[in-house]
Amino acid sequence: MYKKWLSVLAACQLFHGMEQQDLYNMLMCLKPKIEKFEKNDFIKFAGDEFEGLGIMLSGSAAITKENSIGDRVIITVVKQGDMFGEMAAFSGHRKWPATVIAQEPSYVIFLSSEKILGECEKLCKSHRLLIMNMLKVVSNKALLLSKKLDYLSIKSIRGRISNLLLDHYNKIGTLSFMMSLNRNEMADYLNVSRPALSRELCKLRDEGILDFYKSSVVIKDIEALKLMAE
Amino acid sequence: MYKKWLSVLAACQLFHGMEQQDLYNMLMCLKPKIEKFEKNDFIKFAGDEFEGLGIMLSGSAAITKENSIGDRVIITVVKQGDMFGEMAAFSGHRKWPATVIAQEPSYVIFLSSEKILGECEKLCKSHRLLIMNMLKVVSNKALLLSKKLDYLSIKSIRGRISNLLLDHYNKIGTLSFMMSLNRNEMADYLNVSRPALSRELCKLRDEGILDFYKSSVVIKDIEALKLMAE
DNA sequence: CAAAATCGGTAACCAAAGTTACAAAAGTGA
DNA sequence: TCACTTTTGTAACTTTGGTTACCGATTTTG
Repeated sequence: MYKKWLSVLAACQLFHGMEQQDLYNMLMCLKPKIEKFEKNDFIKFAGDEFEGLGIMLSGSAAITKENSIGDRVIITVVKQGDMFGEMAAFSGHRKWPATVIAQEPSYVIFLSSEKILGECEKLCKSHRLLIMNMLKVVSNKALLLSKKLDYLSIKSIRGRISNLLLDHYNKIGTLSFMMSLNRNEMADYLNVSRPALSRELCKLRDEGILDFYKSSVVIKDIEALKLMAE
Repeated sequence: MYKKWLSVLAACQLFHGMEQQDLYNMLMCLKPKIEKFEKNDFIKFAGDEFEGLGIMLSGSAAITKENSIGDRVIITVVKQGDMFGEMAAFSGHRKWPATVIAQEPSYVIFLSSEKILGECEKLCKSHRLLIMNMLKVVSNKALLLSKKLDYLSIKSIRGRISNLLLDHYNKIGTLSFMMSLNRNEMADYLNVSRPALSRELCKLRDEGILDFYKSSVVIKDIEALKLMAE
């Protein structure tokens, strides 16, 4: 039953560093349940009792929230190997904070929070690794959110762009690099409108601070860019 | 050595649910080191090797970051019983992401990440609780950031206010309540300027949607408020 | 109790950025 | 190669919200 999905699970951050055999043994110990969903099925409904986090074995699903006027908004889409509910799993809240809807026929595996922490008698070394990975996943999620919050706390588009580019530069180390985002995605990430982003990028280019073509960027005056970054 | 601080630590989220005796035994097993700092001492410097998270035993410290032009900005202040570095602890990054500066004479205790997860032979039941608490702390941190991100993703002040108030209403259940924030703090949290917040609040009042006096708020037209919330 | 500090509301002004609409360029596919 | 789609830049116009400055009310403190 689990054999079929071993390779998908092995690629999941949560099981990073485990041998497939150890992973299999652990699954036999955790006994997570696997469920199948059809397109548009509600995998979880906001407010449902939370028993454990989910991992997409196949297919894809939309994590959605209802805003105050009742429209359903897609927050993100999870695909094969992606996890959902990992923040709620250990937060002490016992309810699903969002609604998850299958976008196509999908298989999902659910790991109970209790069992992840649980009193596995054998306390297999994989189990310890599982908990470490879990902590790592949640910590990285928090860092990611914190990073995004940094950007959104800056009020000017110029400041957001500068910080984004400088962060990239610091990560990559070269003044010339490719962004993995196109204009629309970048505007979305920085939470600004696409034309406004475009306008500002061109201003930076006209001032001789940047050069760019599509997704490739060259920082021409890094000191000036640092000044722009708030 | 640890005895003196047991009551402070017992009140810390990380040790929630532990008897002082168990806590003491665990400390003897974890052997965290306690350090003293004077006012303006650098407790940790961004980039320093990360060995473990810190808990303020006494005094207070500023978590600061340097922005691109080199100004040091206070992100938050930690006081007795507060933790810092909890996100970095298990993220896989081995460096301090921020600089921590003592604001007054302070004692700090450092718990090594490895030892928290470590192979405590006895695997005291408190140790398991410690890991659970750790997961809970980090998860809640992530949820908190996620919530704040929700607010900052809304572009209009009006939308941010409406969401904030509706969230409060949903939590409390009555249309009339006190906010724990004053205008300055609320403006800060919503990342808008204080006069602009004031202006918008008054507009909402003039339109008959709200009423307020200082920190107390009455929602007079909840349907209209929901409409405002984006 | 009086001076000083803090807090919140208000208004005028202005810069930043959203909106809309369109054009140009690049990529795609039959 | 030519139509079609997607991506990106641009411009005009409008709205939002930041800035600054000031005032009155309340609270704190010497």
